[in-house]
Amino acid sequence: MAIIPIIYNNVMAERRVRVRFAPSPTGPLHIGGVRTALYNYLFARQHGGDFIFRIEDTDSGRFVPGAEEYIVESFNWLGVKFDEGVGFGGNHGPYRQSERRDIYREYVKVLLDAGKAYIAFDTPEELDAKRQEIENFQYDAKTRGMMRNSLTMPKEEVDALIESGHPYVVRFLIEPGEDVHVDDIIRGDVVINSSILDDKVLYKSADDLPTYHLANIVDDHLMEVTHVIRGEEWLPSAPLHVLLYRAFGWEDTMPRFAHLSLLLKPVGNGKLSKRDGDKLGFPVFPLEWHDPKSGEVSSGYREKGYLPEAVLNFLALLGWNPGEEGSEMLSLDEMVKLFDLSKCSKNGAKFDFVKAAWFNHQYMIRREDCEWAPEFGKVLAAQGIEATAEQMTEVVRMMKMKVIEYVDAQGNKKKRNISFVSDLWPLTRFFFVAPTEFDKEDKFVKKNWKETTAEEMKQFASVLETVADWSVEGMKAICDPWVEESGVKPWNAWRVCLVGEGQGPDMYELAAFLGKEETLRRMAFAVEALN
RNA sequence: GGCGAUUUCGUCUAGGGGUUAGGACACAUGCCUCUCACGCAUGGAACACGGGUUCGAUUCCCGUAGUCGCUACCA
Repeated sequence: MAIIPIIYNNVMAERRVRVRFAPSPTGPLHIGGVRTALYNYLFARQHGGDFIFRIEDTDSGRFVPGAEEYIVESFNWLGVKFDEGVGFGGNHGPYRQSERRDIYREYVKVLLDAGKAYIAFDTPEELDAKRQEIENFQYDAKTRGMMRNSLTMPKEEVDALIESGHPYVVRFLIEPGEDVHVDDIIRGDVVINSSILDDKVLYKSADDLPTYHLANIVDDHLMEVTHVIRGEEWLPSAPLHVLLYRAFGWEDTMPRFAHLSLLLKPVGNGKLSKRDGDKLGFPVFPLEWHDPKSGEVSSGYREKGYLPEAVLNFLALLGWNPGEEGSEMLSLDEMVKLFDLSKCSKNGAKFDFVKAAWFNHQYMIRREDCEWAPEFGKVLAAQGIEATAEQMTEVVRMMKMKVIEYVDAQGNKKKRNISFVSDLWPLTRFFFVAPTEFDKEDKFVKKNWKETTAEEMKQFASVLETVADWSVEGMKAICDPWVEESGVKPWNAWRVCLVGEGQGPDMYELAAFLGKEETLRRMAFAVEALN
């Protein structure tokens, strides 16, 4: 276990590195969230620290059933492991915020007793009315005096209201006119004046739950979190968090902050959204998600045929770069070694799904052939085909780096590398199913099937008939001399016979896989069909 | 509107007061080859704009513009 020194306000303190990923279970995990979690994970591993999984379910109104399970399954698939938290144990629990009400109540009281927070009775409707009435209304030092709260009302009335169960909120009392500094690992010193901050709601009596801000600070403190690595959307409220640490007297152990830039949509402007994925045909979620309310299905990386290590590699490099030239192929272990928060880019990164496909392709062709059986087996099974592990290994060996034709968003026919597990079927179909028809207009067929070809194929077939040892070597021994002698180059036409189009592996290898009988049968059929 | 962040090839980025501004993806061409790919080689392609500071600025400072985020009893 490594312990690195951490500097807090110029005081050196030795603390074990502890970071957390704390999603809210309000839907499927966004791919940007996956990246945030990954960076936390890399940082924790690099420093031999702990990676905590916390559920921030303080908004009872937005809870979505199944979301928490979805998040856990996503990280399972990706191979990102937590050390403690919901479902992982640990002695800083409970890790689900809805189970920590007693704790938050206690700390709300601390702030109230210290006069650093106050009780407010203004209803959402009243607040809306104020916003209508006053331009740029903000609940702060300038306006709190005209609102219904414990600062403006007599104590007896406040107590009576609370006693009667009247709903209220607790607001943080912000002293105006102070420059609050946030020391950010990525962005340096960020200064915001406290006057522009509003008296944030910390706690709602209606559901007896804190808001994000309070729960976050209390939990991070109690769970001894040393570094808060989160999205840039939190930067504007970071000064509020600093002020909260100060109000509690926890400044000396306040975590260091690192605010990550956001993931942007691939084309045009704006943040990456679910709609972009639908429109451009790439997933924005790790796993397929079935919305329990609308029944809507959103595609996932796993179901699209991505490999988890490719998703991780691609995501890691969106906003971080080790700065070395050469290969960008990085294993999780290598990323752990090289990762550096201070080298994370400050500007948002457009999501480039073409490069994501490239990464996947690279991981596809680097995988050991024999490791494909589980995924490939599923693809084949979906087509009603059974194959042995040996057959699948053999097919993958021959095919895994081939191309596939596809139609892009503009309707253009294009070719691309085999990039996804789901590409395996269209590319390997002919291994298992013989061509039943031929497209005579196909460029490859047209070019390689001439007047004399049928006759040549018949001759070639009769040569193949004589092959006793039906292996690549056995065929070569008989056929190569014949090719030399006759001057006939049979390969492309032979490919038409066995595959039906201009793709596939080495012809001898394919023939060896199909067997003598099937090879000759396909040749006879093609000669018949193409005449 | 206010506040904050940000701006290097089409995209992800490296770099940094004097560089032929580097790499990866994508694109194009060539080589290899029984197809397609893989691989290899080559090529086109960028410092948002305007002022300073300086012998010299893409790099430092100040503006402007664009972009992103926040501005809830959401996280």
